[in-house]
Amino acid sequence: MAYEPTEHHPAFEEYSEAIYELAEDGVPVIQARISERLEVSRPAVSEMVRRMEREDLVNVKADGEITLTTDGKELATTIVRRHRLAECFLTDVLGLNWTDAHSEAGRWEHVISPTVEAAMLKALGEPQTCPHGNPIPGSGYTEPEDAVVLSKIDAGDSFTVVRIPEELEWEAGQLEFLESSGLMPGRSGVVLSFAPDGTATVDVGDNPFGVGGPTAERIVVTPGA
Amino acid sequence: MAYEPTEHHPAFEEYSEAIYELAEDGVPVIQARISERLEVSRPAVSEMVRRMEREDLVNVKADGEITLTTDGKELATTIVRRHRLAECFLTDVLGLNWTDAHSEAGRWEHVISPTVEAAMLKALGEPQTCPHGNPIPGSGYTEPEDAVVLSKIDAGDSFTVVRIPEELEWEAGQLEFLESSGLMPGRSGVVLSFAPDGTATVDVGDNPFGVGGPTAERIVVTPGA
DNA sequence: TTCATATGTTAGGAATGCTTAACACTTGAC
DNA sequence: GTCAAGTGTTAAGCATTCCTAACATATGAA
Repeated sequence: MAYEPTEHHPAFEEYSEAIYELAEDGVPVIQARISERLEVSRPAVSEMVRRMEREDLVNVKADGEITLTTDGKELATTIVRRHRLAECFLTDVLGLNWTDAHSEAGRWEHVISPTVEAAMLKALGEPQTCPHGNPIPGSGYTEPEDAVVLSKIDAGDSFTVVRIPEELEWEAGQLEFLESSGLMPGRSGVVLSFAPDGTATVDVGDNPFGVGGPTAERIVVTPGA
Repeated sequence: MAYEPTEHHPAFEEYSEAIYELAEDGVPVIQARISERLEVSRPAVSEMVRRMEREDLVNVKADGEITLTTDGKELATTIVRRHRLAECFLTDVLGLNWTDAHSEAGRWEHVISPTVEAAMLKALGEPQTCPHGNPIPGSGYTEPEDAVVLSKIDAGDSFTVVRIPEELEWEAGQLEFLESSGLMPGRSGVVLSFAPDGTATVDVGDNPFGVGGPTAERIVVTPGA
């Protein structure tokens, strides 16, 4: 590996992770998207991408699309793996809620060593996804083949939550809302109706509640209970 | 608190911690000692001390002695507390050895939030010291009144290990040696002899082994088994 | 076609935290 | 008393990572 994480440029780690997750969420990986996800200025991203290209962590295509090199992918999966493992650990072992676990893991991902990673993996029984259902790289997890986004479920049909994509985790209040509503991986529910603007009304056991269109288009579910 | 750790200047945290631990170890707190402990140049310390003075984290006496202000002490105890709590957690819950736990905790101390701190404290049953016996600030721990350094025990007398000061934890190989030798808090042994250079030969159950003079002058024990 | 929006880059600047080189001061040993 | 060792400071510089202002270019809609 060309880039040694022991030198820990936290920025390289953060950018690699963002690129990995944008691709995972199906968002076109261009500088503007990274700028939004990381909440830094476009010039900052421009400079950083140039430096990461120089360090052979990313390649920039002619149309501006950014892809991770082998080294970049290794760095990204390491960070994402540690992030999601930390989320498992923080919720399962230390009892944190989703929101706290997510923001905490955003710092932990940069300080976890291979030794601790291995110890956590063992302590948790080798989980395959984070608490929000996103796959832990290297765990061998594969998403169910019939997975679709919530907005694709017909009104009246039931569904089972598969995962809350990383994209939604960054929206303020989103994780709190989803966790307190019970819209979490493994839980089943029914789509009661769709409003013209795409808002879905769902019932997962307690009181029915509305899920905004953009959110419903991102939450991944399988049809059926 | 004037200094908000959310702004996390890792350097302020690191320097405050070093100052706190130097004082704890009975080492005169001057720039040269900080420079050695943190392995940074003297000009770097000079500049940092000036900045910490400006931020009202430390005071510098006329003779050059550095003391923590109220804010500085609050920051330092927070970091030291998190460091030692993390060490407990890493050894007890994740099964790391002393050496790994110490270096890992050196990074964890900067990313642990109050929420996680509280959760760890609860999960561990409110420990009063770190695995090396150093007090966790705020735990209410008080060292036994008859505590002395190992070199003060007479040859032939028994002793019980109280703590391995932070100073020794930074010496390469020291923690590995002490842990594998069984010279750890709570363990009892006998001082077999002293060499003219101060080296102590001790027996804590397995094979007798020698402890260098400077080390024996720092390890804190109580007389008796 | 023209104009607004989106995207990326250049230029200049700032904060943080470190380095080496050089110098000044104190203090204890001889 | 002198000299070496220890201590602190100034000066200049560098890497990292961000910022704003300004500009260039593309692209889609009216």
